[in-house]
Amino acid sequence: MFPSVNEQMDVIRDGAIEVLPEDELVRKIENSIKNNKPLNIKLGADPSRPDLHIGHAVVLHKLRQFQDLGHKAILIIGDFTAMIGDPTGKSKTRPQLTLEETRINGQSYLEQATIILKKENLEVVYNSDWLGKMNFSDVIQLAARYTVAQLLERDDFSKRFKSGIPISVHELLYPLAQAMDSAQIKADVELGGTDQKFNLIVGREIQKAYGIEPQCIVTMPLLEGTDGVEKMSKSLDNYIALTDTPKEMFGKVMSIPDALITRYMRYAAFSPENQAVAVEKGLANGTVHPRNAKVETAMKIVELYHSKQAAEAAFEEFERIFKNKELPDEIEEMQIDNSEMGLMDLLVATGLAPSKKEAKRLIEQGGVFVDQNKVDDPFQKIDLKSKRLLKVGKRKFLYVLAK
RNA sequence: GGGCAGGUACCGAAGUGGUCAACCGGGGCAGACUGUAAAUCUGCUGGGCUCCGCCCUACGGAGGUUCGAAUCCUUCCCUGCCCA
Repeated sequence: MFPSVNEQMDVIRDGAIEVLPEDELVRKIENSIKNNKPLNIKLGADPSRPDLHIGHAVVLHKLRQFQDLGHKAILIIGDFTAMIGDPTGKSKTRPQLTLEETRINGQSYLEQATIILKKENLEVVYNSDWLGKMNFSDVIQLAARYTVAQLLERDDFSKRFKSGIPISVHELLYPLAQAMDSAQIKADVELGGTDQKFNLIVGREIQKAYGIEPQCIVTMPLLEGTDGVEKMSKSLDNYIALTDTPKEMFGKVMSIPDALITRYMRYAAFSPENQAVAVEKGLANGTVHPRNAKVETAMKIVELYHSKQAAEAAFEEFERIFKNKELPDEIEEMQIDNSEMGLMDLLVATGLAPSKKEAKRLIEQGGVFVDQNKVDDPFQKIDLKSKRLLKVGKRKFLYVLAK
């Protein structure tokens, strides 16, 4: 029923940064095979930001691999923790979500996650089910199992502590809450990004403290965003959403710096390692053109979430717009109340510019075209009795017409 | 509770009475170039107008001093450090 231990370990190690402790995992798998019992594979989901991107896909993909090996994926929707509102980092006080909102977000998270996960061998649980029931003495008991020094070992805590950036007490409790989840569902393995390593290890300790066999941990790399520097995240707006259209996906992949091509091959396109290595070498010695490698990767990614046809269409359109500087095949059309408007006002009215000042700047910098002709006078009147084509920057196209 | 240091635009960070819509860096946007929405270079980066100039809003909040305040005073809120 289950593949052999070696086969399983190969799959698990593939693409992972760390698998620890390995020997313990081998033992767990051996037992699983012997008793014909799947392992519980845990992945925590943060429903405060329910828009999944291909950075999340790295770890979801790993979870899917476990499913394919016959193990049981347990997706924990962290509705309780999201409800408290994670104040980590510099972000302003995050609006506190109600339980209801986190449930709705959780649902949307789930819908997106199942683009990658299969529905068989999948259990979805909400951590408010147990964390919400703990009373203060339960919390104290939990907190007593860990020390401040241990918590401050966490890199971001110690950095913040040293540089005098506030750490609220409840933030210190976060790893413990997450660890509680592991104890609750008796996780055998927990997956996470490398940034989660600390939390995952705390899970082991807390499980032991509650008399449960500790989980093994598998950490996956954090995928850099399209800017090539920061990790992919919605708040930095450097992400490629799982639900992005083929065109957007393709374009965004094309905008990553060349240096990231092989990383995206491995962790976004999930290309086989030997291919990634081949491209790596080719790029280094000049036999592979970076643009072609990027195009291929972009197409693979689009294909993963859409289809081969969609990928080809996206590629063709990209060529058309950016290489041949032609028009996209579909351009939105908008109706305007006035039959004539100043260009600046028109840009604001159509939402192509957020303010008149901004519109003026765009025009003066030569970024605005009407019917393919550059217009540099912000006060130029545009006659809208017939359909006109607006182009702002390289990527925004819109037809406008008076009602 | 006491002492000290801080709170400036999306972020970081200058600025200590007028020349400040506020240096600089990052980010973002636009342009040039290209191999792409890569890289590099250049410009722009609060809003409105009767638009080569004028007006409004903005330097934690609220008051005040002054012809004039991000800059001085009062008070409140917030953060860090040290002491208790």
